[in-house]
Amino acid sequence: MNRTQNKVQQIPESDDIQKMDTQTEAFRHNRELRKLALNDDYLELIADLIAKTGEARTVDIACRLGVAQPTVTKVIARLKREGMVISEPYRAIYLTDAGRLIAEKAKHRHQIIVSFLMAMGVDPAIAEHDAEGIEHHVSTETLQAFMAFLDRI
Amino acid sequence: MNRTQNKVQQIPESDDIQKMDTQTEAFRHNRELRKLALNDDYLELIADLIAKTGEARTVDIACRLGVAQPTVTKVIARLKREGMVISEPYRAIYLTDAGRLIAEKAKHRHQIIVSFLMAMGVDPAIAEHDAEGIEHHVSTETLQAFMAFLDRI
DNA sequence: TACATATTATAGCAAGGGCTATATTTTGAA
DNA sequence: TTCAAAATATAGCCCTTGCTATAATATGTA
Repeated sequence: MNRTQNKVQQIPESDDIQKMDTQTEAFRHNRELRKLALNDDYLELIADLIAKTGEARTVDIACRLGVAQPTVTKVIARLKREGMVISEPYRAIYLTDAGRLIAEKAKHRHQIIVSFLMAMGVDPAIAEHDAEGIEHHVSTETLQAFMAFLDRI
Repeated sequence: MNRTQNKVQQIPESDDIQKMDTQTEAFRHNRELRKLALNDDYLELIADLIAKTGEARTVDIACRLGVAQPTVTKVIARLKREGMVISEPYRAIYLTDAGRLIAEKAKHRHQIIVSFLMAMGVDPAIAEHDAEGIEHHVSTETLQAFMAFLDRI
């Protein structure tokens, strides 16, 4: 808990202290978001597979994400521990309410960002690609600014 | 290398195949970007510290990133292996040309995104925060679209 | 110079995502 | 119904980012 390296060596301007702390918080928060990004990817994809085929199978998730099947099994086990997902051995995977909520929010953000990037003149394929990465790092405020822009045009 | 799970189970429409492959590529690429994001953070911060104080010390990096000092030491060791950074035991850290290039590109992207988000009406502090996450996931094309927008207004 | 303090390095742990190889179970077709 | 093929689970590995505790080195000041 104690962080000895928090001692300030060369005394910075008070503005710099403020900036440092917010930047540190941003780093912390973004490290957290990078973890959650993987959850979003899985849950969004599971929701998509269920919508299209009625269920989400390990093999299909692995294929779509471009990872090996045991990797999926392991991540799903974690998502299960975290209450995002339901699954019985050798059976398909389904979402809990919590998981579905996250998936829906992620899809919503995704769609807005794709639309926004396209409105900015970005090629649809690239917009789709970039949105996949950006969607996990956009705050509610920024998302609203994007939506407001889409409304204005 | 072989990926047995690539066999397609239910034959999809040809459009869906195309979409699946691009989406899979996007996932792969974005997983890669998530790794590189940490490099960007370190290199950008090291460049900043060098610019301000003439050197980048482990303790300062740890403080700014909000992680423990041994974590920094370990990541720096990797960046050194990868030719991004130079350092002697118990001495400060400096950038190689390769590292400096990445830092400069990252800073450039960062600044454009902050300006862009602010132009979209996002609060400066939030813009700064979001840019920290978004900057690692924006393609050249999207960045150019942002710059074009900034020129237009 | 000597020594306390600050800084860096190292050891060792946990957790997570990635992989291959292989065992187990389901499933579908003969 | 039986049995091969497909799908899932498991074991076991690597690498990375985190952490704490502690050892080793640098640094500045008395």
